[in-house]
Amino acid sequence: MRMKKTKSPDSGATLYSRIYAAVRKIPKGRVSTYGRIARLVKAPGPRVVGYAMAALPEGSSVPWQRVVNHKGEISLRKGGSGEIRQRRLLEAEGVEFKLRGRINLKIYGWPDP
DNA sequence: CTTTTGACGCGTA
DNA sequence: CTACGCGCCAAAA
Repeated sequence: MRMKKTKSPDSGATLYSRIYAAVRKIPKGRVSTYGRIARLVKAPGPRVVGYAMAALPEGSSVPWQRVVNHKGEISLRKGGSGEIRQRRLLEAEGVEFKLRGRINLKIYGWPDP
């Protein structure tokens, strides 16, 4: 990790750390969106959240799978087979998928109201 | 050092 | 519902 000194001094935690922490807070059987987390951690942009997820290694303690885009569907690079893997994990948690692999954020969206 | 791309969100048409 | 554009920042080339 690069300890780069950005002009935004955080309260000790780095931006990525906050993102990971927020994702960890997502309850089981729920999903959140990049923008939602971006605001929770005060990220400058939702892209940074997605980028942080992409940088996550497998086996990380971060349930990045619970993070979906504002459309309610799984987003990952190139729409490869990873999408299927994610979906399977979410279904195992109790998340129900609509057609086209979309999730009803109205129900599974987090945080609630 | 510069340029391009990217697990995005949202307003507006 | 789709389509287009803008904004935001970081990492890779």
